[in-house]
Amino acid sequence: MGQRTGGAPLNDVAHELTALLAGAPDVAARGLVGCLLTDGEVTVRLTETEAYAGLGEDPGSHAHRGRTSRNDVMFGPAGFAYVYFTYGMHWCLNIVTGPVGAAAAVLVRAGEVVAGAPLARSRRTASRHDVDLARGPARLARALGVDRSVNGTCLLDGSGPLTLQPPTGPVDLTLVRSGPRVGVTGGHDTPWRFWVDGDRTVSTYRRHVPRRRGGAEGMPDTH
DNA sequence: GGGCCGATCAAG
DNA sequence: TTGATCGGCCCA
Repeated sequence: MGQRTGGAPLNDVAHELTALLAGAPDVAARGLVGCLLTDGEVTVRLTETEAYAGLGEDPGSHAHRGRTSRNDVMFGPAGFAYVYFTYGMHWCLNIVTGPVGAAAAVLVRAGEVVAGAPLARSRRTASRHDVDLARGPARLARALGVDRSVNGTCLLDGSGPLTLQPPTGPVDLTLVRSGPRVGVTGGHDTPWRFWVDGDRTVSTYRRHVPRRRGGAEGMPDTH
């Protein structure tokens, strides 16, 4: 990377979202940083993403154990929204990647609200600062009004409530860092989390806590 | 049918 | 650090 003469590396694949999403999930996740996601009124600039592979290869993936009614959308074509409910109260948004049947996806973890802040605030009354409006997967989903109804809708052709768009300007790839994923039990050594270095809207990284009986491990770890 | 756990968030 | 809160998935 970075083999480019004169100036910072630019994200030259961002203009082809379809091609980007058709590829490997980690490549897609990196390329999605800087992209825009809008529900028509609220627009979020993605600052943090996380890649998940499909069957077998990735213990952290919802599709790891095989196809179920919940993860069904993951097995479909790229560019569709896979929305899941977790912790009894939160919705999270994924973008399906790869060929049909691959069941790979990118979790959208955080972003900056760049338009429609008033509506985003009304959806996220708990956040005291605008920087927190979409700082975290569930917060971002909430800011965009994402719930179960968004699951299975297309993000590329305007047929659904959400639309994904390329970055408005060049993305400085030297600022896009990668590291271990959040809350994933297996394969945490895989650096499949991508974020904009120094961006205040990036969620704080927490090493996976093995649950109870933890002991020494499990100290929150800010990067 | 029962029980456990989670790709989280916000408050103490 | 912990409680909230419930659907999915495994096992019986």
